Amino acid sequence: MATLSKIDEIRRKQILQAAMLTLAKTGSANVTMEDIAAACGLSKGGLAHYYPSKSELFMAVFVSFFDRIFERSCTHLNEAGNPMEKLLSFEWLFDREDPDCQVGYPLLFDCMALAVHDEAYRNLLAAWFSKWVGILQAVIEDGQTRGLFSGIVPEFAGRAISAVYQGIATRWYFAPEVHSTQWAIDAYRKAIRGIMTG
Amino acid sequence: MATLSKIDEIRRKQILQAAMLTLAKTGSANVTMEDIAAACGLSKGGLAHYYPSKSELFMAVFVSFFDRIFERSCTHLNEAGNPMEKLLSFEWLFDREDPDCQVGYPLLFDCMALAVHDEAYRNLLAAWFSKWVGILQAVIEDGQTRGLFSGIVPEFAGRAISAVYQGIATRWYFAPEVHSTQWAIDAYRKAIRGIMTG
Amino acid sequence: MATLSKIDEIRRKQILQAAMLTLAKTGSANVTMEDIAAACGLSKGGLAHYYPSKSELFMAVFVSFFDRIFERSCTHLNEAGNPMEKLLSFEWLFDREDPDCQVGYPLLFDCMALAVHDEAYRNLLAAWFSKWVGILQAVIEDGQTRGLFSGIVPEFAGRAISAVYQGIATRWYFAPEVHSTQWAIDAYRKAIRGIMTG
Amino acid sequence: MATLSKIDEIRRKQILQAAMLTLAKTGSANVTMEDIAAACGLSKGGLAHYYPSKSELFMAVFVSFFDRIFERSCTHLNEAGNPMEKLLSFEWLFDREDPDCQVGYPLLFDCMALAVHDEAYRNLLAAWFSKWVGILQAVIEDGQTRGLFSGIVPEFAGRAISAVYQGIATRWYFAPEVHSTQWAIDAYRKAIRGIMTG
DNA sequence: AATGAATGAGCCTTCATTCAT
DNA sequence: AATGAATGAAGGCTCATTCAT
Repeated sequence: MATLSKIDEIRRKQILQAAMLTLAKTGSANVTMEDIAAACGLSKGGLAHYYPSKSELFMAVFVSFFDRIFERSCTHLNEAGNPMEKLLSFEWLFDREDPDCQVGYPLLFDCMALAVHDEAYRNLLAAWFSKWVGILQAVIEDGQTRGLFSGIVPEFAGRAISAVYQGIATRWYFAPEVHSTQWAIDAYRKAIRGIMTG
Repeated sequence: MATLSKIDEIRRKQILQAAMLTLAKTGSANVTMEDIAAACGLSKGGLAHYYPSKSELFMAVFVSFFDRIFERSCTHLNEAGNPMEKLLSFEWLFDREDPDCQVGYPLLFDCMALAVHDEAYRNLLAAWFSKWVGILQAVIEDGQTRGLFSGIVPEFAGRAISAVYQGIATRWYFAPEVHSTQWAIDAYRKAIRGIMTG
Repeated sequence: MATLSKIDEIRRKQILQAAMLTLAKTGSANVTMEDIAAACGLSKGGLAHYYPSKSELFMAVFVSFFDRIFERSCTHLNEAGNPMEKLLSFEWLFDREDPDCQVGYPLLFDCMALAVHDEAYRNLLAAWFSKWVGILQAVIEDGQTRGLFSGIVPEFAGRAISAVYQGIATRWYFAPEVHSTQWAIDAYRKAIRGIMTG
Repeated sequence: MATLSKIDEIRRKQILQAAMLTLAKTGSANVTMEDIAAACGLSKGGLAHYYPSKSELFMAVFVSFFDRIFERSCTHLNEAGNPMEKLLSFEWLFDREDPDCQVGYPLLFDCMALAVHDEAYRNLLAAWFSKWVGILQAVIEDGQTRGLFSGIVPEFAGRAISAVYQGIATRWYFAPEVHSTQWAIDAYRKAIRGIMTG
């Protein structure tokens, strides 16, 4: 029973992974359970065995994907040296070749459109924003104990940085011909400078 | 004939207005032609008389709405006194009571989700971004002729300001409990300061 | 009033003519009242003024067309010299360039398909068949008064000739690459010879 | 898998059979997928599982029915003794009680009306005509090796016989009151005699 | 006489979900 | 655990017909 449960667990992760890619490729408005089942190498019924309802599966995909992105962001942040470098560590998300980025932006925009009309997604989004603000805030507070960022309100600034990153990333994602990665990085750094300067 | 054509024109505007509200309320993924027809006080067939296909109607709604927001932004900008005030004139969009704002954010997020998988929407979005960048750039260039914004590349900065506004607005919209309008304005101004300072 | 009625009459004939061509081109299963109205240079409502219902219009088209073909056949028959030549006068219908033929076969096959499930069309068809049999029978009887076609039952033979013509025409129409007009004429003549030989 | 596939095969045959009867009864212009589904004892969705589109189903019905008629004709032909009897073996089609005849004529006339405006049906019809001409031609050629049918061009005559049969059957089908089966058989034989006599 | 706006019924098709095997 | 047959609801679209002007 314990073993079966473990296999089940593994299977569900495999399904989430396949569903994630399919959802990113097709969009929640157009993807079908059969598309996802096919991507999993399963039949409709087989998929239903693990995720009986579409909305539950979608939610699980979004949750799981946001976790993944957040974890990778934490890793990047922890590897950065000083507080300002930590704030800039989010620039890893400006990478058009990174598979997670390729999947992540489609999922994020999909999730936001869902969030407009569905409270569960709105809560998911708000929680995710908060997590990011949390680590940013911690970095700022840590910096302040070292004499940096004087006059800055950590929560305010954390929210602002997170928001600014997303705004820049949106343009960089949707109109790549006129928003180079270099532009994104420059804009991000300048905006942060404005935010972090008393 | 000219009169009939005028009536037709008026009717189409009425339909677009009703469709806009309905689309904002329900979301493109779930709204039905019947919902929209009902909102127009028309039958399904009556709506089809003006907009035979769903996708055409949707596109017309998005185009028309983006035009409206842009026009209002231009008005606000023109009423502002000096260049910096013009850059700040976009703050009119941080108004939770404004009907256009209430409709606009849902439509924008809907449009972005569509744009991920549909080139027509991607182009619409890119064109709209460009229009905003255009007026921002013009303000900056105008400022530079007056000795302001020295060392700033207008296009770069225009894109950055527009992007930053959108990022902040996104948080302000989705998580209003923790992103006050005051926060949005402060964050916007600080980020702009960073961008506009050589 | 009498004048109006005359104009009305003319208008209805014009409509029938346009409807005939449209019906032949598109087929009764797919043609719309709007198609026909457009072909008449009328709006939907304008057409409805003369022919309020689709089925009535269709019936009128078929009736009118069958009359036309029958009249032309009579003309050809009357111009033929002796009885056997009269029997062969129907060969005018094997003409791929003749506009009435181009319209007639589509209408005929359409009418037959309708006749399978609609008694009115079945009656129309039966009446039309009878008219042809009638003139054929008359030719045969006339021949017999001149000592020709001895031992032949005029009605039997008239029906057979008419039927045979149609069978040959059907192949000639649907598979022109392998059923030349020469083939049609030869086959028709040989079959007739068999029928008209005691 | 092989078994499932077999079940699927059987189910599809059952569906084709039911669809055939329904199509013959109602006509392609008026029959609905729901009618057919009901005749199959299935829901709309259940039918769609096997035949996702109306046009595919229709084509499958016509193909399958034409095959059936052709096979039965071959059987009759093979059971006939000498070449002339083989040519007459097609008379089995003049049977108002035969279920295949009852279904076949409606389908044939339907198919012809479709063929006027749809190349796929035109091709189907042409291929079917060719098959019949093929077996007729073979009979004639066989007869000629036995000294019969001298001076006859087999292909020409095969096409003529097939055409003549169809013309006679059409009258026999649409106006039974005035075209008895006896008439049909007599007319067919006389026409053939004309065609097969040098 | 003519227009074309409007209706509303109807049809094909899609698809999440259920269930027997 | 997995399949895929089957359901049934729902949506987009078409179109004959009606009617106010």
